[in-house]
Amino acid sequence: MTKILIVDDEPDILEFLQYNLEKEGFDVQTAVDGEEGLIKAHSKIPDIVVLDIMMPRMDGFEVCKVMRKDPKFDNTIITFLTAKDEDFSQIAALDLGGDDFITKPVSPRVFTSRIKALLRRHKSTDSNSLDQIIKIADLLIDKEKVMVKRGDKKIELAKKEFELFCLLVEKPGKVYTREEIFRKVWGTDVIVGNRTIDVHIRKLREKVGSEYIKTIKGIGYKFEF
Amino acid sequence: MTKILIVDDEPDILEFLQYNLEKEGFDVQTAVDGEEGLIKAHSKIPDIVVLDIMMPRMDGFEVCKVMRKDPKFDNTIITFLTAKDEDFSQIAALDLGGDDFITKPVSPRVFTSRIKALLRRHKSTDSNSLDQIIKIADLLIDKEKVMVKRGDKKIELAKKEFELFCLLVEKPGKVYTREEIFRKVWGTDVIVGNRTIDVHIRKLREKVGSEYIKTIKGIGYKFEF
DNA sequence: TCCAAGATTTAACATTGAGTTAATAAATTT
DNA sequence: AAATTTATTAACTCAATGTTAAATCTTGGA
Repeated sequence: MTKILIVDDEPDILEFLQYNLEKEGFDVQTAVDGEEGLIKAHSKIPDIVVLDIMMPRMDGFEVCKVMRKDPKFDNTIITFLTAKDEDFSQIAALDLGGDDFITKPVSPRVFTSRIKALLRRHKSTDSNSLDQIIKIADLLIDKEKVMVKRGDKKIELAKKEFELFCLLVEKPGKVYTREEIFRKVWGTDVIVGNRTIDVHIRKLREKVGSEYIKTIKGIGYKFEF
Repeated sequence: MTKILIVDDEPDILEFLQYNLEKEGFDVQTAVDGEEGLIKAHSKIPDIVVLDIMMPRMDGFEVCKVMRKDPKFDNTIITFLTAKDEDFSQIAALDLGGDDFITKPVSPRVFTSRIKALLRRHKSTDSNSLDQIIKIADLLIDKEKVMVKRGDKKIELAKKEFELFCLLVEKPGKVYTREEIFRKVWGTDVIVGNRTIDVHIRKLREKVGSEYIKTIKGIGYKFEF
């Protein structure tokens, strides 16, 4: 589910936006100032942050600046909220690494469609850079060709196998819990029995090599070489 | 060095984009209207032109039209800049020979990555499409004559079949999703039933040889030899 | 304009294999 | 050793794809 963090010091606005976004199926967090916003952003990395500019303690620009320095938020979209008559230079805001600008007051329809447009755009520019080839150990993973090679030998993986393998390979050493794997490979709206992952892991080990995929009992799986 | 020409009537935007692109190592020229843009384009042939659509004297569409008639700019990428709420049809712009569309406001991150993506894409298709004759395995594809030969035997392909075959052949190994195939062969504004691709694939296999076109179930098709 | 031939799409039905489940065995923890 | 978690195997299911033929759309010529 898409996670959104809204940071604004006016409780009315917060409630209003939260209500409308949740109605659209987003996972919404809120914060009333910049510092709280940063803390919440760290605890649950949001896909989009909506930042009011004028806030007590730490303003939106500051929050943006801090977040843009942290690689954790490389894939997080930052958008600013500002009153129409505030004469902040949009350029200054975008220069700080912001992705968009929304002026208050804003209707729920416009706001959510704006958010959705940002997600679409982000996804499409993202997928342009997807054409990467991962080389690790004696493996080569080509996402465009949906192909894995070990040494010179081509390995044919089915869709789910490939997705699962990519997930593990992209962060070697990271232990993925079963829940995490379900969320990222199967998605939140599909429910499958809990032996499904084991079977897929088994096939991967069979095809790719069992030495690469390690079980952490009671927790999950990881790719290691 | 990659040469970029930005044409926009708002000095703020010009400065903003110029600053960010130069920071990334591009050679940036600017112009404040279409006529000036054309003059500058002629004096130093740019690799990419970024055209605002709404401009005094000569709008972006006009500039694009003129440039696309001039073989000097055959290798120049043209991309349009437009405010989000301007309701210009993207399709109309791309019809004129534009290569992409960027909506304002845009963050520096998104903008430069977009430009880089365009350069990547252009470079990769360039080398492939330069010679209209593709030879691969025992196949010969002549785009100009719309003809395919296998060994010495001519193979007659209908238009759609040929387009589909070219798409797959131009990137051997790449898996094209059904959506991708629809977009690139049928276009975004045509809606056809979902068995249409299968039927075309079937005919291609029948005519060209089923060993070349492989199904990746749940994903799409690829050419392989 | 009409017609005919070919190209393209639709529709109906067949086939397949990826993904899932279920049952049982093995490993690990308590 | 009982309980819990994971591995293995094989069978099953259904959505995705293959196939075929008929319907519809295009095109070019008379």
